[in-house]
Order: sequence, then C-alpha cells, then structure tokens
Amino acid sequence: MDRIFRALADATRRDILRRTLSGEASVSQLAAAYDMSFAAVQKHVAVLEGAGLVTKHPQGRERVVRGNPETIERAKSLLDRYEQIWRARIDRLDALLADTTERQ
Amino acid sequence: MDRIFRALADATRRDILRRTLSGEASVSQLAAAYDMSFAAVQKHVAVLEGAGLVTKHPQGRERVVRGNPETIERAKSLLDRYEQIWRARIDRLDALLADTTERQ
DNA sequence: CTAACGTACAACCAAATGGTTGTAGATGAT
DNA sequence: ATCATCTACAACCATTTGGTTGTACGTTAG
Repeated sequence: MDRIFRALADATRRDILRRTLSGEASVSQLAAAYDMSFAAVQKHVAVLEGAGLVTKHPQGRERVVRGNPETIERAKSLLDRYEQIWRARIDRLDALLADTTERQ
Repeated sequence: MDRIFRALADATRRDILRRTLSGEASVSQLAAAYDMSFAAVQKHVAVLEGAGLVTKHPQGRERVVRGNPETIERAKSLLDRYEQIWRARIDRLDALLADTTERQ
C-alpha cells in the first residue's frame, strides 16, 4: 500500500497512469510528453511499475507500458474500508442518541 | 491530490486515520499507541491535517483529532475516474472488434 | 554494416521525509 | 501557586526522492 499511494502522490506519475490506462504507450512516447529528461520519466514509470500500477511489455526495442486497473481497485477498496469505519461510528452515535431520546 | 496520496503513503498515518475515523482521539492518545516520539506522531498528524484527511479541534489543553471522510471520498473519486478511463478504452476495443467481426 | 533509436543503469546533486532531542507556552489538577 | 500534562516548534540527522548527465547495450532502419 505504501508504494501504491506513494506512486500516486505525484502529478507526473498520475498523468502517466492516466495515459497508459487510456491506451498503451512506449516509455519514449511518454517521455516526449513531459518537460523532463527521458531518464526521469523512466524512473517515474519504474515507481509505477514497482507499485503494480503499470506493467511493461517488451515489443521489439520498445517497452510498452500498460496501466493496471486491479491495483487501482486495491487502493480504492482500502479507502472504502475507511469510509465504512467512519459510517460505523456515525451509526453507533445515532444508536446512542436514539437510546438516550427513548429513555427521556 | 499530491498531499492526500502522500499522506496515505505511510502505514502509521493510515493507522492514525483509521483510529480517528472510528473515534476522536487526542494527539497524546495517538502518540501512546506508537513506538515513536510524541513529536514524530505530531508530525504525522500535521501531514494528515495538511492533506485535509484529518481536522484538529482544541478542547481544553488537548487537540482532538477527527478523521475527515470527505477527503477520502475525493481520493476515491479520482481512482474511480481512472477506472472509468480504462473501461472506456476496453469498450473502444470491444467496439472495434465487433466492427471487424461484422465485416467478415 | 553502420547509424539511429529505445532502453537501462550508474553516479551525482538538491530538496523533502521521517525520525530524534530539546525548549517553551497553555491548560488542568492538587 | 505549583506541578504535571498536552501541545507546538526549532534544530539537527540519515535516508529517500526527483531530477540531472553520461555511458552502454540491444534492436531496427537505411
């Protein structure tokens, strides 16, 4: 999880993720889209790959990058659980209030 | 968004978030739960607060920390959009395939 | 075959992160 | 009034991060 959220905590990487979800792209194609060195983009892709948000597939001399929706789903599930925890607390408070009201 | 995901990219902070979503807690109560200095936990809370994942409310000499589900929802929405982008691509591919099949 | 392209990786640097200790100001309890 | 508690914040440190340049290597094109 650390690596997933850390990978998402950068605008360039989120943009790379967006692009590669919408359609495959080679590393150099991605690099052309940003105002930074090829190596920098390569590192961003590596971070995304390390988090499992993206996969690389050799195709001739290129490496095609593909976004991976499963990992996004994992992150979303965690956030969902947090929202559930919060709702459970509100429900407890509501129940308590109902109980108090009832006794009056 | 950077700050939200960056705040979530740490197990201690995610745990603090979980606790404060489930029920309010003062900074010192939180600090007691982890094997690190009070100041370290204080910094983690500050990062969460900076991301809007948590709010602090003075109550006497204590600062009560409360998890904020709205910001979690914002993060979830972004991830949702990414999944939609991916699904849109799959739909396009499906449509293309259907078209090709049809012509044969 | 040779030249150009796409990628990988190392070395380096500045800035940010995650931790520490120490000091000081409010507030509450005795 | 004094003492203990809770918090804030600064200074410091090691490590990680996000960027750079340079070099090397496999693959494709001419």
